[in-house]
Amino acid sequence: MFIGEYLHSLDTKSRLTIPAKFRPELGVLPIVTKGLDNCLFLFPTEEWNSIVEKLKSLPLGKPEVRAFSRFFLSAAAEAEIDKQGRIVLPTSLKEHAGIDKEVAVVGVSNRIEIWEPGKWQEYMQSYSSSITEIAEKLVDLGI
Amino acid sequence: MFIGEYLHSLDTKSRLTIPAKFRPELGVLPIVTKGLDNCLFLFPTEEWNSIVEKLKSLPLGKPEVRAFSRFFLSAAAEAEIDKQGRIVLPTSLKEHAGIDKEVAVVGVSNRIEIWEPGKWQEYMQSYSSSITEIAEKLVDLGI
DNA sequence: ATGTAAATATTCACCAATAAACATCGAGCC
DNA sequence: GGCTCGATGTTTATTGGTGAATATTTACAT
Repeated sequence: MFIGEYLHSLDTKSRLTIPAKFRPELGVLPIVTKGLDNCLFLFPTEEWNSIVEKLKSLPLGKPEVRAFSRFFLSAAAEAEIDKQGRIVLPTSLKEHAGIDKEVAVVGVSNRIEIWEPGKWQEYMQSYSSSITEIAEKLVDLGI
Repeated sequence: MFIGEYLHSLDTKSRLTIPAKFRPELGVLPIVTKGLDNCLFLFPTEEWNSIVEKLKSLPLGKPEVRAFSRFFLSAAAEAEIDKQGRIVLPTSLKEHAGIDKEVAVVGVSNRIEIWEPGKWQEYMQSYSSSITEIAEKLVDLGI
């Protein structure tokens, strides 16, 4: 399970050092693609495969299914991890996420998310009020 | 069951010695994360797992649920207890709780809470005068 | 009260992770 | 052939995490 938040920087060649804590579970050939809310998703190979399988099982007749599959699959790229633990971020994905030099790398259970730090902070703040509400509800449920 | 209150200090590397009374029940790989009221939560592995299970059972379609997962998981960190009974407090969590050098470590049944001592004192004082009224409300809840 | 052991605080030293700079290689172009 | 550019690989310095040793305090038993 991926958890935690790390602030890393890209080198001049758009390479990102993956946090060492994530590497063992991520494997050597993860997949990076566009994510929701203007971030990037990074999956271990097996996780990626199971998601693609689920997509295949959806009815191709529905326009939304076709749209989402195209969004998700056309943007995907193999992100081989080199000996120093780095991956290259393709330019198109950098643009989608608004990434320049710094990124926030976030573990969210079965995936890793890559955010432009400002957007990440903004996103968290925009939900901060509802988060306390949800947290209180969860506490009521016995957590 | 965790009970009691301890005042401990961090070393220069942000390490906190866990009260010896807590260690046997806490296990060697607890999870620390953001808590409510500007404190930190420290859970034994099993407690953490059951909370994550409850989170997974929530409907993923709702944006607030996604936001809460991100909030809860990104703030979490494995807090491995070393041979001397210490854990490292990540900088982001220290900031969330306003912790500098001293902390109050508090046992609350199935979890441990970590407070900045001033906030802890303030919190207890703010409720101490009305504790009899609160107790009456609890009576309504069946206690 | 005093000695003993356990728990906690503090300091130092070392190693791994990261950032940044630099080097190498190959493909395409002039 | 020589040049440029992009991709990939290597090296080094710095930072931060990790471990060990010692000092100090506290708790307990005699």
